Amino acid sequence: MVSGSGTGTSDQLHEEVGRRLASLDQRYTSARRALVVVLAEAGRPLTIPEVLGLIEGVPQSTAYRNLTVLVEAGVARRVAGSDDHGRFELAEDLTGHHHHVICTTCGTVTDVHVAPRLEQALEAAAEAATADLGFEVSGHTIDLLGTCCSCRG
Amino acid sequence: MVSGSGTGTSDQLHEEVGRRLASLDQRYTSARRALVVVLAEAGRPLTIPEVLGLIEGVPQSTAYRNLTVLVEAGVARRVAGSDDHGRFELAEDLTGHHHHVICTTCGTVTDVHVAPRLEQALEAAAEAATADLGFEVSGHTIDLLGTCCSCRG
DNA sequence: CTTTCTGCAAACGATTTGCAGCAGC
DNA sequence: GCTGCTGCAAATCGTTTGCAGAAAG
Repeated sequence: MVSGSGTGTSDQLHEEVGRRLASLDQRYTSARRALVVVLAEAGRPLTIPEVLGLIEGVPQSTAYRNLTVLVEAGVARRVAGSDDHGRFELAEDLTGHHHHVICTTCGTVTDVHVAPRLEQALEAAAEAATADLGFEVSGHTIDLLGTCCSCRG
Repeated sequence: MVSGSGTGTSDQLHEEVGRRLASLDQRYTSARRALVVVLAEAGRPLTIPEVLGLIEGVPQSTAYRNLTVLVEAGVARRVAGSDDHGRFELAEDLTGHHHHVICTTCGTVTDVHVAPRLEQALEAAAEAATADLGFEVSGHTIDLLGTCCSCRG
């Protein structure tokens, strides 16, 4: 998140987003603000159809274009779901490090947090496993696959 | 892998693939065999363009169609890369459990294996983290992100 | 022989883009 | 007021599909 471990206020979030856009000579327009609000409130990666369903008066093309801009500005991230639609979420330095739980039946993605010790163990193992490949690890992703409660009898 | 912890011979692989296809009333044709060979030899997830570049005389549509069939037969798996192309690899019960190292610059995906202890720790943590969501975990994916040796100075 | 597969070309659907007018700063 | 953004509609690109002939069992 923007600072410390708290959630940060909505104002802090928007200020930071505005700053990152400004550094790319981009403006923080109402459409972009709406996208950030929706992503922040969802708390999980959203598909474009989901985003469009949650915002009024923003056409697809603008949503696509601005999500791309937000990604370039380091404000958002594109994550690959199990289905055909791309998904978007706020960048981890705005929301905190987390992972995803993916339902293999309905494709829904939910955020989940894991113990810091495990994260550290994983990072150490990652370094060890890739050292001989000459690969420089900068981050990781963990997806848990399974069936969500709605998709079980 | 097919049995035990060894690599298994190529013959064993093809026999098993043929068996799985047969159980769906599907035939093990030369195009399908070529796809399995390419995926097995690559040892990492391949995009369709990559696959087509490695096989002679197989048109796109056949590749797409047969990769879909192989996925349905449990012989192959589709993995989401960081770029726009879908990637395919052999199923884990044929190749062994592994994870992916993804270069965020060129998008290349490489296989990597991590220590069993860590896998177990992760599985335990996954159960714990999702129990309260009513989510039934059936598997996991770990992607290590970074820069490959070719993409660094 | 019967059923499934192949190759082609046309169809599809998600995402991108050109352009004329509107809006941030 | 200059520069960048929006909305529309057309274009693009990966992927899927219908169909007639070839091939597997």
